[in-house]
Amino acid sequence: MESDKFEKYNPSLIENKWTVKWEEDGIYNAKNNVKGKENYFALSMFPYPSGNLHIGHWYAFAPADAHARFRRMQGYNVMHPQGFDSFGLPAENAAIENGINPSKWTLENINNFRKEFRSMGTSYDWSRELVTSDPEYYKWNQHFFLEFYNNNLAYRASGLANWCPKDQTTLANEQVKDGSCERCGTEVLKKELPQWFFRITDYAEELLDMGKINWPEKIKMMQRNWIGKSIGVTIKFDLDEFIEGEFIETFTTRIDTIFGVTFIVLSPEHKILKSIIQDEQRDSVYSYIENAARISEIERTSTERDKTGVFTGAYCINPLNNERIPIYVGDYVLSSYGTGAVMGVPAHDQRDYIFAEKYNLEIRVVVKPEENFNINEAWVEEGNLINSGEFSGLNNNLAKDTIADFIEEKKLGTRTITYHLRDWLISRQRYWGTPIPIIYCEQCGTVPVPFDQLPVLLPDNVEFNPTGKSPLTLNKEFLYTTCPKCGDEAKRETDTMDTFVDSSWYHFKFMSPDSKDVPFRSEDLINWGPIHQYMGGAEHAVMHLLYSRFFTKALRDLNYVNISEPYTKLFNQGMLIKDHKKISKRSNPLNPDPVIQKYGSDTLRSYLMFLGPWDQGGDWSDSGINGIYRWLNRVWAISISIKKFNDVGDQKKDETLIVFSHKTTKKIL
RNA sequence: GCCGAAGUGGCGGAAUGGCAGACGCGAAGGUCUCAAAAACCUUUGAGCUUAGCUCGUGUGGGUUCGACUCCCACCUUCGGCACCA
Repeated sequence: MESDKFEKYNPSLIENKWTVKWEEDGIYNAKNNVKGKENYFALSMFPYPSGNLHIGHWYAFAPADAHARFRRMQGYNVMHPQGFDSFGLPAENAAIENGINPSKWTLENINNFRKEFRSMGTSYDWSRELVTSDPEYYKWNQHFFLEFYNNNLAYRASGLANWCPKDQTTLANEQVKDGSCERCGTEVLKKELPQWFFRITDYAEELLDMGKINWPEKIKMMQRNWIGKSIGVTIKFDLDEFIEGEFIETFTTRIDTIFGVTFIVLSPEHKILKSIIQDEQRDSVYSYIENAARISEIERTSTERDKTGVFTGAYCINPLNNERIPIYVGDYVLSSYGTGAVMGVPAHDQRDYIFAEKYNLEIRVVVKPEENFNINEAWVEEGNLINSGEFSGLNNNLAKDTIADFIEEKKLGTRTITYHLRDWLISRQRYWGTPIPIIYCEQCGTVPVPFDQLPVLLPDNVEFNPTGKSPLTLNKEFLYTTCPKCGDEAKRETDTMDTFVDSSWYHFKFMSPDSKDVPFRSEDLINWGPIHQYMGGAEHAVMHLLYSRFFTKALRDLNYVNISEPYTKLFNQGMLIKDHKKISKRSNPLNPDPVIQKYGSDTLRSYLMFLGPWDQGGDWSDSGINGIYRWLNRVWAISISIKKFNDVGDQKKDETLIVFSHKTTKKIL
């Protein structure tokens, strides 16, 4: 031993010594190729630098680091990098509340995180570190945006968008949870605004194919549910009686029940609605529409709520049997799904049944239920068709195809696939994000910023006002520019990008950290891609993980990458619980610092690892950590005694061994 | 309502068809000490008529020589989705 100070287990002494040494020697800096070793890319979801690393970060990162070390011991050439997802609202809110510059605030936090990651004892390759708020990084966001724009994968559209009144910005559908903002919990409203979108729905079908990725079934299921594929038929109901040549399109997955349609319901926003309302119903329908607009989304989509509607006075024609069908308006029909119009088949759909009961509409059975079935609810099981013209007698499931064929043949409608997935709304009316590289010119219209003028820099010199409006809209230097096409005065887009854009391709940048002229070099992608093991929380199941898959596929189609899936294998850690409650910064905090001071980070790391299976989470117990500490002390004591034993010389060694062996034997006997 | 995961001592958990409760926490007793802390040793699922025996892995059935483990039904908890036509 160097000195007596190592006689007893002293974590801070050991840990400080080695973390400095690792850093100096760069032993965790991954080389692109090591002879005889297979490359292994182990990636943890990079953090938002929010202030301090709390215990939840430890539970996410320390076991992931242990995994990377394990792979190194197995002989892999491991890359385990770390970076910072440093754009986002907290920095901007800090600026508004405390007058701190967001970039300064962010950099301070990043420094703090770097320091704490080191004291965690992580084996990160810091030579590959990336920071998304760095122009060197976000210029590629802009580069990809332009590529998407040029290839019809990015577009601007006006429409009802999710609006968080607290964060003063629009949100993508995935970022609305139970009608509230996923970040701050404020109830989300609808607001009419022109917004930028990425055409993720073009990839809906491919995103559903998860056969080749080794992910938890749970996450795959959540993505499948989110994409929400429905196969059905869009069918036209004639409106000739009221407007010559017009019709209402409805989407249905139950075309087999087409002969049971006894009413049609339009969503209050349906574009044809206002032109078909009859004089007698004018007042009641208009007041219904106004009312519906006032009710919040959260209320309107609640399943608890009664189904309501009013008659429009108009009728349309069922093309299969030429019956005259009353048209209603009802707010349980969503304008954002399908065609915004539903054919009502009360006998075979529970919602339609309730609606029909309430408004005394005919309930016509067209699929024969079981003998003892009482018609006081919809019959949704299979059966043979009745009252269905030439299709009567067929099994209803088989009839779906027969009827669809008939409809397509007679040009009454078409087979259609509908998805729940919406295009990804990437516009944010915020400052601290990647500026969208678009210029609006009076003559030339929407003009993309030329590639060689990237990056469009986020201005540093900005003022924040308490209204929450983005300072970019008030910054003249940023706002006014010249049109790249005609040279006239023009205005810049002031929206910035959703931060999920940054995290959709960062894994590629880790592979090629120093490339300046291209986002990443193809030989680096071949060396490292796709990620062998990706580790992080399940809360990103339908946001980050879906966007990332979309981005990878889009970049593949634009010839930037040669893979279709970014993450071969995914692991979700569970949740760390304390006193039966989720540990959170606000309500149930647990600061790791005192623990590290008392026991050292190796104890904390080991404790978290031994809590139980990583994917199932675990219960934190203040006393439980003692056991691990005792164990590490014993490991230390044994290693010291071996060291001493080796120092005594061969003859003495033999004697000691014999004595020890006899002692042990006696003990066992 | 739909989809998914999980239910084992006082607690975290182990065992994937073969001695249930590894390992750890906590608790009790002991050693050391003037004393305490630390450390170390022993005990620790429940019950009984206690060298032993019986019961015991959410509940009820089943398969098997043998079930925490496989099958069926149900209950509870957690997570996700939810008027998706």
